[in-house]
Amino acid sequence: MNKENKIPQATTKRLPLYYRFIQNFANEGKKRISSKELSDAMKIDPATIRRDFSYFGALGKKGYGYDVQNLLSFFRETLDQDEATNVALIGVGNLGNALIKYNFQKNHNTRIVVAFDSKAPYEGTEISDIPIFHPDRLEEMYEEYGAELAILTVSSRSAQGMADRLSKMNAKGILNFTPVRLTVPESMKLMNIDLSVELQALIYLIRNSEN
Amino acid sequence: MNKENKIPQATTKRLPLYYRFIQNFANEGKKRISSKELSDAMKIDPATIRRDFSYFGALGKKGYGYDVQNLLSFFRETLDQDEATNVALIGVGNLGNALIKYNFQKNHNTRIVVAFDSKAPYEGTEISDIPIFHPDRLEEMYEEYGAELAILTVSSRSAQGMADRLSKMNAKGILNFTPVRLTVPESMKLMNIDLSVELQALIYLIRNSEN
DNA sequence: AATTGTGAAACACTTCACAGCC
DNA sequence: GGCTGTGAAGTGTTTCACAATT
Repeated sequence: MNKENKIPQATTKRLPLYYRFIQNFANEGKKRISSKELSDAMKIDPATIRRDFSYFGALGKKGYGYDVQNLLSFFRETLDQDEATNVALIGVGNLGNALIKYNFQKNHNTRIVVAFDSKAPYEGTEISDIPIFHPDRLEEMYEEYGAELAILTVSSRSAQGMADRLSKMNAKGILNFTPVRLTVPESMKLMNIDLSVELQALIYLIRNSEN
Repeated sequence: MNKENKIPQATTKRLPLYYRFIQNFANEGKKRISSKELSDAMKIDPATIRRDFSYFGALGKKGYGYDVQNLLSFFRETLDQDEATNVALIGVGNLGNALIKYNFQKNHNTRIVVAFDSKAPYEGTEISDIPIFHPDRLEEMYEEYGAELAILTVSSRSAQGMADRLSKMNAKGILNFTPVRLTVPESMKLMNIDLSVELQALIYLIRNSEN
């Protein structure tokens, strides 16, 4: 019903997950699906699923459920699965290397197209077919390869400096793997993944539960 | 004031971050710090910081702020930074490899002590001084190396099976990097990091913001 | 004078429960 | 009869605003 209402952050984070599970059901040849069935598979409360879907209008039919193909094409469109997104990777250390090799193969709509590392020669080199340039050429090559957003896997020292350069270039977003709390302009989207924080929080939970 | 009250999940996730920033201030030789100063550095509302700290009792002094050394030792104790935590890594593909090499160096209290991979020989091999065994020896070696929790970086196919074995062994927690939504017993703590989901959500935000 | 610790308000998110439609 | 879509209630989290304290 509300096409232009604000989608809650929590819902946004679940969208890719919905898409993945709907794909699975489609692959199994399922025609229709209820919020209860999705709930069992995803372990998300069925009311939450219905609420999430309802932000995008009436996707289902009362007394029936959801048409799998409908959902699939709706989410594909919504998550822009048709149009590939080009990603730049900044910092090819251990983690950066792993991400290049992983290269989000499962998602054919996102690709790391270019990488930067201070140890790379100016004229460039390659890992797994991905060109790697010296960071001096960031502005030039980011543009040239048509990157829309950057994955930041540099050292803490370089993180804010790189973020500043990215924001000057009007990069649209950063997926930040460094532990630094970056300052970026409003217009730039930022998502943080802090591996140590997650591990520490898990350890805290383990140590402070009764059992 | 409340020592045995329940700490909110949201607060728990911020604890490791607090510890890191307090360490920084201590290293700079700072003696006292206010919630406002921490707020500026961490970009967390000062009231949130005071509320978080208050769950652990009165750590500060009105009109003064917090004593840096006090905070530091309090958080070190609370996050068990004195006692090292031994971690097992299951699945040494691209990501697992990166995590072994990274090995959370910054946090000298957590160490990957043993790893498992189906391509490793039964008698074991090594990467960066970390022993790697065939998964057939998971139960045996998990125990032998005194692991308390596991990082799961296996394929989606193997994920739930490994989680089941870990739960049978009474592993205390799993840091799950696979996209699978694992089913584990109540007693086991689970933390999910799904790289594709984060990237997809970021792209969704970029594509659906007005600018 | 400065800054905490915390009731209370505000906001965000989840879940209940059921009217309405297929 | 089954299942959605959603008001309303419930739960969790953040922020305001200020009395209490050093």
